[in-house]
Amino acid sequence: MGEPAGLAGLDDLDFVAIVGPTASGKSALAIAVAEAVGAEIVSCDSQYVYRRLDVGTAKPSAGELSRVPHHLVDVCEPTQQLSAGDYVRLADAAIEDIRQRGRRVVVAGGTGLWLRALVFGMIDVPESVPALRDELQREMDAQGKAAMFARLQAIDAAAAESIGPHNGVRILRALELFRLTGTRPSELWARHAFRQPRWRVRIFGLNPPRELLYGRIGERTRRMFQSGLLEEVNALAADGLAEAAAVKRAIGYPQAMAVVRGEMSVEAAIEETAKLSRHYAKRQWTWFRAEKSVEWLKSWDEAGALSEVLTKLGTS
RNA sequence: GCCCAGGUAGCUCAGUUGGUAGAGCAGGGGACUGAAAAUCCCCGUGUCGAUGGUUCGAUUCCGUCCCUGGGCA
Repeated sequence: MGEPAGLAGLDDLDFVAIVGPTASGKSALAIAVAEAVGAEIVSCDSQYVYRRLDVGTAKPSAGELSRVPHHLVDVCEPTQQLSAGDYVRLADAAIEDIRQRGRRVVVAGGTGLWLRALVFGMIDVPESVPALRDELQREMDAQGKAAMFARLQAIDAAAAESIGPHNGVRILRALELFRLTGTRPSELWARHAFRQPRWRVRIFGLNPPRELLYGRIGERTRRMFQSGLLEEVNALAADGLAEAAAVKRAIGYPQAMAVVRGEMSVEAAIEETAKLSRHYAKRQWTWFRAEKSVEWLKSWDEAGALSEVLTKLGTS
């Protein structure tokens, strides 16, 4: 009972989560924590789930993966799509399985929506129907974004207001949601509002100084291009996966692909990729900053952060 | 040494027929409910190289100087 009220110790938790921007060292910290408390790791990273996307996603190495069992890494093909809902179902199952075997759970990753969905659940709506989604997509292609936005405004002005007229992805989803449920999306969101936690958790945030992180992103990007990314991308292209959704979406892959095709210099690709990673890190900061339950760590080196986490959990 | 062309935001540059200036990129802030490494929104004052002069007023015109490219010797 040395912990302040509301801050549960390890034994009162379902899992501990470690979050942070890309290249902050959260994967390594998660492994260290897991080893220290006898835990297995459930990844919360929307790119680690894809097989064959290894070096460009900075996936933990085979050596690291063998030190501590990892779940939700390499669970689907780059051609497949894993939704936030799919993630929650898979992660739930993994967490239950691990706990049933008497081991602890560390959730680690930088995909903010997935973590939030895991902790609080998603709104309870029917699965997305691919045929409906395709139909809406075709309508948008034919009639334009503005027409779809006008349609959304007509059924749900509040949703339209918050999404904006240019955000095609979210306009389509909102339209789809309404078709599926007959309820205004903004109402569904307001009702749920990520209010009820489904698991007892504590979330620790790793937060290196920006300059340091940007430096690390630069070095890491260079290393990727120098050792393996281009070969990885070549192999993907050879198997007809150059256009796979996951490949086109993952930072660095389109750039590496352009190098392999002779359309971009390696230097330009490195620069472009590092820049996109910086932008991404910034978005992650924004997300996790807004997540009020994150307990930010003061240290950002692995040893310091590890002991800080263990102290907070009352295990040292 | 001489002749060109430049010196304007962190970078690349535009511009002001004289009324103290604006784009792209970089950077910063934000949103996010089954595509999330996705998708989208907002944010631009800087001795306009220095210094004299002309002028009510100069970053803009003129002189001198400094710096950077390129050319000629």
